[in-house]
Amino acid sequence: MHLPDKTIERLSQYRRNLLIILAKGKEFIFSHEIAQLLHITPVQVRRDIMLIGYNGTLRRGYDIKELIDLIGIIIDTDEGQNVCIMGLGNFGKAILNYFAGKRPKLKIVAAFDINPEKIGHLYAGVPVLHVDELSAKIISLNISIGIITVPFDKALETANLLVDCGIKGIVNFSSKPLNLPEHVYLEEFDMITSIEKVAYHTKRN
Amino acid sequence: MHLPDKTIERLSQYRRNLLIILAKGKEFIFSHEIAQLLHITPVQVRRDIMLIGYNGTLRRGYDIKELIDLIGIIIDTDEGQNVCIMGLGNFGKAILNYFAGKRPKLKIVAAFDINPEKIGHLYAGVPVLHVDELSAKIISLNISIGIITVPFDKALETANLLVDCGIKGIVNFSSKPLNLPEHVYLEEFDMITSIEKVAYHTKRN
DNA sequence: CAATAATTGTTAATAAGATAACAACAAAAG
DNA sequence: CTTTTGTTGTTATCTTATTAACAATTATTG
Ligand SMILES: NC(=O)c1ccc[n+]([C@@H]2O[C@H](COP(=O)([O-])OP(=O)(O)OC[C@H]3O[C@@H](n4cnc5c(N)ncnc54)[C@H](O)[C@@H]3O)[C@@H](O)[C@H]2O)c1
Ligand SMILES: NC(=O)c1ccc[n+]([C@@H]2O[C@H](COP(=O)([O-])OP(=O)(O)OC[C@H]3O[C@@H](n4cnc5c(N)ncnc54)[C@H](O)[C@@H]3O)[C@@H](O)[C@H]2O)c1
Repeated sequence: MHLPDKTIERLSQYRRNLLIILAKGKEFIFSHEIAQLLHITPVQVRRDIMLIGYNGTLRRGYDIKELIDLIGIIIDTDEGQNVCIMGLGNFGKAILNYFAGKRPKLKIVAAFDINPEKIGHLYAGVPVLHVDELSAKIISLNISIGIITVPFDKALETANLLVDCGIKGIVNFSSKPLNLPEHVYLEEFDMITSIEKVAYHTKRN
Repeated sequence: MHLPDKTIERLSQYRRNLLIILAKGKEFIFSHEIAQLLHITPVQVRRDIMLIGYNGTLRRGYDIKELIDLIGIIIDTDEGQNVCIMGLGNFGKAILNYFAGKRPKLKIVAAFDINPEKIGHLYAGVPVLHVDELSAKIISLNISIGIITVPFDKALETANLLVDCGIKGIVNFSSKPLNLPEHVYLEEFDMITSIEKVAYHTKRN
C-alpha cells in the first residue's frame, strides 16, 4: 500500500488529537469533527481514512480507538523504534520534555553531548551520555533514528557520525542543511522559515 | 505578483544560506550550487528565481547580494515587523537564542511569561515581561507577529489574547491546534509529526 | 412506514507543485 | 573564427494533492 507523504503527516496529527479526545471519553467521531480540529476539509479526512483502508460506520462516524490503532500499525513498527538526541541544549531539552512518555512505540532512549557537566545525569528520565559512546550505544540500545540539535558548526560531523553508526533516519533541527547518503531518510525543519512565511503573509493589510 | 507558498518557503531558505555564503566572500552562485545546498533540483531554483522576476547572468550565475536583497523586498516590509514570544520555557529560550540578531527586519522585541522569577530580566537581549502588559506593549512596541510556546493547556487563552490585541499572524509551537479568525495568519508546527514521518519511512529496510 | 436528513466511500475534476525539455546565448577551447 | 560546453529562462509535461460531486445507506422525523 502506497500512501502519499501528506497523508502520513496528517495521520500523525489525527492520532495525536484522537488520543486526547479518546481520553476525554468520546468513542466515535465524524470526519467533519476531525477536520475542524486541524483546519482541513472533511473530504480530506475521509480520503485519508479511505487510503489506509479503514471503514467507519454510516451516521455514527469512526471508532476512535480502532482508528488510532490502525494509524499505529501504519506508522509504528511492532517492536517500536528507539531514538537518540544529539546535543542537549535548550532545544534538545524542550524536545525531551515534550516527547517524554508520549509515544510508546517511539522512545528517546539517550541524549548525547560533549559537555562534561551534562554527562552522567538523567534529563526527563533519559540518560545523558558522551558522544564517544555513540557507536556502542546505537547498537546496544538498538537506536535507529537520531535527532540533531547541536550547534550549527557541529551539525555536519554529528550527522556523519550517526550515518557511520548505521542510523536509518535523521531529524535535523540544526540550521545546517545536510547532505546525506540516499539510504538515510532525512527530515529538516527551520523555524525561521515558518516565521518568515507568516511575515510574508501579514505584509498586506 | 502571486507567489506559490512553497516558493516563499524556499526563498527563505535560499536567503539564509546565501547570507552564509556571501559572508565567506563568494559573489556569484549557480542554480545547481543552491540546489545542492537544499537537496532540490537546479530547475526548481531557477523557476523560483524566475517567479520573483530576478535575472542572473548567463554563465556567471546569480549575484548573491542582489538576490538576497530581492528576497528581502519580497518577504520583509520596509520598516520591518516586530515579533513577541509567549512563554519563555526551554523552547522559547531556544528560539530567542537562535533568532537573536539574525533577521534585521524581523525582531523579537519582547517575551511574555507569568512566572515572576523570569519577569523583569533580559534573555538573549530581549526583555521578559508579564502577560498583563501584553495589550499595552503590542501597541507601544508595534508587534504584529506572535510566537506561542506556552504549555498545551494555556495555548488557547494565549492565542485569544493575541488576537484580541490585534495581532496579524501567529506561529503556534504549542501542541494545541488553534482555530483562529480568518484575518489572522496561522502557521503551526509539531515535531512529533516530523519524527513520526521519519519513523514511517525507516520502517522498511 | 414514508420522507427527510446526515454521513460515509469513492470516483471524477481541478489545482498546485515539480520536473523535463529546450532555445538562447555567453564563455572557453581549439 | 568556429565549435563545444555550460548555464539561464521559460514553456510544456507530468505528478501529487485537494476539492467537488454524488451514490449508497442508515438514522431520525413526521
Ligand atoms: N531549526 C530550528 O528551528 C532551530 C531553532 C532553534 C535552534 N536551532 C538550532 O539548534 C541548535 C541547538 O540550539 P540550542 O539553543 O539548543 O543550542 P545550545 O547551545 O543550547 O545547545 C547545544 C548543545 O549541543 C552540545 N554539543 C556541542 N557540540 C556537540 C557535539 N559535537 N556533539 C554533541 N553535542 C554537542 C552542547 O554542549 C550543548 O549542550 C543550534 O544549531 C541552533 O541554531 C534550530
Ligand atoms: N511543536 C513542537 O514541536 C513542540 C516541541 C516542544 C515543545 N512543544 C510545546 O511547547 C510548549 C512549551 O514547551 P517548553 O518545553 O518550553 O515548556 P516550559 O514549561 O519549559 O515553558 C512554558 C513557559 O510558559 C510559561 N507560561 C505558562 N503559562 C503562561 C501564560 N498563560 N502566558 C505566558 N506564559 C506562560 C511558563 O512560565 C514557562 O516559562 C508546550 O506546549 C510543549 O508541549 C512543542
